[in-house]
Amino acid sequence: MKFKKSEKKKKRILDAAVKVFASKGVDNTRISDIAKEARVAYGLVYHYFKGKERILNIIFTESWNVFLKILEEIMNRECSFREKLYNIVSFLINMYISAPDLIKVIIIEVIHSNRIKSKDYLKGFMKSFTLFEDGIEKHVKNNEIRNDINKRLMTIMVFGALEMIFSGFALRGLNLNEFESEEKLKEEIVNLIMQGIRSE
Amino acid sequence: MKFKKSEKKKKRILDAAVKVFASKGVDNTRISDIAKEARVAYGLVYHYFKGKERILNIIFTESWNVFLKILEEIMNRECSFREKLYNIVSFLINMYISAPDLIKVIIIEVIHSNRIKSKDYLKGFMKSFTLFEDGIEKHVKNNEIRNDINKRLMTIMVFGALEMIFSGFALRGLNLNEFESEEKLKEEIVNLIMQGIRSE
Amino acid sequence: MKFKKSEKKKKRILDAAVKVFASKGVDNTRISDIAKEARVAYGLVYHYFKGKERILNIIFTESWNVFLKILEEIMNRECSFREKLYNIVSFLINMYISAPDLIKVIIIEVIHSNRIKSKDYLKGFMKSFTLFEDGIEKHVKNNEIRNDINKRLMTIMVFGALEMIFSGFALRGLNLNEFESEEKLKEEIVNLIMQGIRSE
Amino acid sequence: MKFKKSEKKKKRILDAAVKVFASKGVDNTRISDIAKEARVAYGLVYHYFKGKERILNIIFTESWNVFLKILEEIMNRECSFREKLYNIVSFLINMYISAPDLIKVIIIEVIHSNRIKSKDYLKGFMKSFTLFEDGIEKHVKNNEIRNDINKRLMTIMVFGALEMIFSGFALRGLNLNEFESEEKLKEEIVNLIMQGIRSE
DNA sequence: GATGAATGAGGATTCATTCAT
DNA sequence: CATGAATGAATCCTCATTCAT
Repeated sequence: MKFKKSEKKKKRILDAAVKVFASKGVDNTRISDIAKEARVAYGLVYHYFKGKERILNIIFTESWNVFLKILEEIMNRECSFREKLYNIVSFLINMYISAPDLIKVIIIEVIHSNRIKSKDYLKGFMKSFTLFEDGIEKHVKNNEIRNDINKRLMTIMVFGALEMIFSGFALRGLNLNEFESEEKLKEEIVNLIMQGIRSE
Repeated sequence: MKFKKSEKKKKRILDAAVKVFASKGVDNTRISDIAKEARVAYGLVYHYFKGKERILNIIFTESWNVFLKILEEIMNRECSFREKLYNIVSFLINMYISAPDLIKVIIIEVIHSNRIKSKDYLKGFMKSFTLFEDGIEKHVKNNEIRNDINKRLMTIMVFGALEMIFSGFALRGLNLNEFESEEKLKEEIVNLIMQGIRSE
Repeated sequence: MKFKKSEKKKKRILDAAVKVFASKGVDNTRISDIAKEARVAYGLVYHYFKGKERILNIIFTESWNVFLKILEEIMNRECSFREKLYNIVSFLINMYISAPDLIKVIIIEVIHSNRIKSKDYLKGFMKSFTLFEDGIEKHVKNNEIRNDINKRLMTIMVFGALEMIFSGFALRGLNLNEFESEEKLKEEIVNLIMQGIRSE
Repeated sequence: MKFKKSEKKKKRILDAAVKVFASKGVDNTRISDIAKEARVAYGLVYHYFKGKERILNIIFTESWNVFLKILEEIMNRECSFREKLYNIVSFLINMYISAPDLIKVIIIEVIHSNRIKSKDYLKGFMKSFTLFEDGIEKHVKNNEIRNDINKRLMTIMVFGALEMIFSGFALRGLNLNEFESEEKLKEEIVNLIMQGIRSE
């Protein structure tokens, strides 16, 4: 057995939390909602976790660390920036497809909530900005990216654009089917970021 | 007297709500927090409004309707798309400078919360997407904007980019001073949207 | 003018109170409900009355005193007991037809509520029992009524029977139309009380 | 152990509710009054029941269903109507003697309050009318009961007479000691219903 | 007299958290 | 480990009552 039975229940609680957090928001989630979803007694939630916020923290941190690792790895590859961008976009969209609730919790309940102000979250989040921002430099040098660009601003806008796409999926009924294909969507996103909207 | 005394207090409660909502989030705001901030008895809040959510609704709707009106007016002007974009960006940044708490409440507590799912909010929000999206068409026709663009996606990304800038200000300590000047910031935003990041 | 303008408003408030008390019960009636029904400011209710309970008290006492006077007068007539009974029943049914809400308030909110325990109400109510009870005596003497009867019990049962009829109208959808005619109804009530149900 | 400990506490809360409801009325009972009477934390009341009204509903329904069962059983016996009536009266009076608070709550807080309008209660209550009414038929046929009787009216009056007796006990200081004996009381009630008050 | 803005006590209700079993 | 009964702090919300206009 890969996990002890107890570890399995712990996992079940975390998964339940993601699901419930995504559907009603952390602030409107009661511990008992999580317990019910996980089919355990609510006392057990306290066995494993200190409380709601601690659960959220674990959910975010574990996932975000994975993302940071991937992001770092991508940025260190030897390839064009366009390719890197494509890979990042691709990773995120695939991620969303396989775990939409998780993405939603991360975006809505952490990144776009007051919680992001807390050191716990802010540091990790800003790390992604920095990784992206720093990775731009060499592509400016080799002339793939404009040299008059404000890297910070550009990073913010890219992340914002991506985030509005995901929150569109999660909150506003935006649907993958509206696009020709996943591939097409990924390409278009990359194009818009690389080339902007103007006709040349 | 411009307003009746009672109207003034109503206004004071709304203003207080914006301030408190911005600083601790709607879900963590007690009616008594609003009342304290407005220096009225909490009973008075109920005298004028049904409750917290109703207050939020009024705050959002009133402001958003102003934005929609401006947006529509801008999109109908006879000028280049770049100019329109500049005007929108400019309006929003000026708005943020003069009323950062209001913008924060609108973005964090409505647009990026589960509340946006409710008909009350979603309709108004999507209206802005539609106005922007529809305004693109003629600029595609006159060749200012690429004709292979996915207008919906582009709209989402533009709004997302802008929104991440504002939430950066509001939540993550991003500061206007990081940029040379407001004007410069506005120009760079427009440039990034129009031209993208690649070197030409 | 029979009433001063102010007296008229006072009356309007009382009438409104009867209506609202009847429809939602005294305990669930807010002063503002009465004021709204009377189309006056709720502050005015306090001008004229101390509060809800005082209003109820006035409503009950005024009407009940009328009933007591009639009852006394009827019991003092020189006629058969059957005739007296008929007149009482007739008076009450006519009363109900012309002012159902008033009857309902008196029965439900006073006679059949804990309020009847209070001296304010109990004395007046018991007076009617006594009047009826005392009036029986001479009819026992002249052999119209059984002499082995428990007058107190009989009084209770008669009033109870009548009261269940009225509460049937008021609460349980009993309808005058279920009976051939008002006259027939009155006759049947009197018959049941006089002769009981058995076949002779 | 006959009941689990938790079941015992649930029962204790219900019993406490009956007591408090009887003494101050449902509308003037605070949840905390019930909790105090039951010697539990008020939170526990919510653990088991949704609120005051739900408790009342359970109290009424459970008791009333017992009454309905008994009533049905009595009406189906092979005996005279007088005997049936005696058994019903007897059951109710015994019930009142052993659980006066319960009877009071049922009569005052349900049957004679606006609550009886709600489907929840009305259906059960009317069932008793129907059972009684329907049971009359065969006794009319075998000539024990007058055939010119309005069965509905007669049922209403009988229940009303009984109910005024119980509310007399509960609210107006009527006392069993006023009557020679319980047996005598039961007999007199039956007599009054069967024969009426007139001398023959 | 008449109004309704303003207040805050009172009580309902929720739910995180503890703890005995 | 696991359960869910039990607690009560925290907060919501209502509405009687006062009072300035």
